[in-house]
Amino acid sequence: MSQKSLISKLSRRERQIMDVVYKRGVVCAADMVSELPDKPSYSTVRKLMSILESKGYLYHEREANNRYIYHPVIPAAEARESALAHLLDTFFKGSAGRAAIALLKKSEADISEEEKSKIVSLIKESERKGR
Amino acid sequence: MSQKSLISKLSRRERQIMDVVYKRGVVCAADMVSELPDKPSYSTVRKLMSILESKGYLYHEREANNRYIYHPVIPAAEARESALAHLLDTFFKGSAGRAAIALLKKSEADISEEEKSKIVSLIKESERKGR
DNA sequence: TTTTCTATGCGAAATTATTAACATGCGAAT
DNA sequence: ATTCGCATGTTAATAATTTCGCATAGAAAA
Repeated sequence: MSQKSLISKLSRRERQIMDVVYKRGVVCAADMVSELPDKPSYSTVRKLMSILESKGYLYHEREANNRYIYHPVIPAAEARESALAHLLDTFFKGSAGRAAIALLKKSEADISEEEKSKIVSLIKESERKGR
Repeated sequence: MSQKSLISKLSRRERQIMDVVYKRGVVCAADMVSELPDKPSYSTVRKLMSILESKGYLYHEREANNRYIYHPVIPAAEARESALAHLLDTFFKGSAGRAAIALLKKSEADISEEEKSKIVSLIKESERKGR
């Protein structure tokens, strides 16, 4: 529920910023600048991040050099779940199975052996439970 | 690339609308109203959809009753791919495997037998190619 | 201590998004 | 033909976002 509202409540720039935050885990304003489309100024980015902080989506700590380092308030795992749920709902009729198939079909999928066996064992496990 | 720019260029309301369009495939303004958070007025929704049309994201046809019925310009399959790619990039270090595993682990996954065997066969297929 | 360098905080302008009232047009029913 | 109902187009005000310059503060170097 949190990401449903997150995704739908954020403005364009705010969303771009949160995406980078989740991609990198943690980030300072200076690093954010170059990650954003149309590269806004450092000042602009700081302002946006402080707005996100005041809205409760980010918090910061001070680094040794006095710089602010920002973290997401909603943990990555939770945001990821919600983003997945939203994607399923929008593009896969809510079906995890359809989505998984689409992923595996991607030509660039490049899934490791380890991942493959994990996937197979998850399937087997669910078959056991399912019957 | 199209969705990367789509996702990152759209405003909040525009994105909400495009999500609904992709979820439903096709939609008229009247139906859109009730799908949006905070239920804007019919007039507002029509305006927004006409903006999306002028920006090249939607086009419309006339229904028998003279109503406009809107379609996405970027086909669902393409938008889906891009949305997936963006999600992988943001939350799964670009790895389709990690994402697939996360999907299968979802407790509400509820994957059909047919899907399961499809998944397994896709895995097997990739093993064949991979070696 | 004074300067300098690098950080953040603040304020306000410029742009963009959002909203909805009102106008208009078209077809069907009277 | 006129009216009514329902559709879209237009316009303009309001609200929110986005932008960045300038002020300020603190730590380190001189």
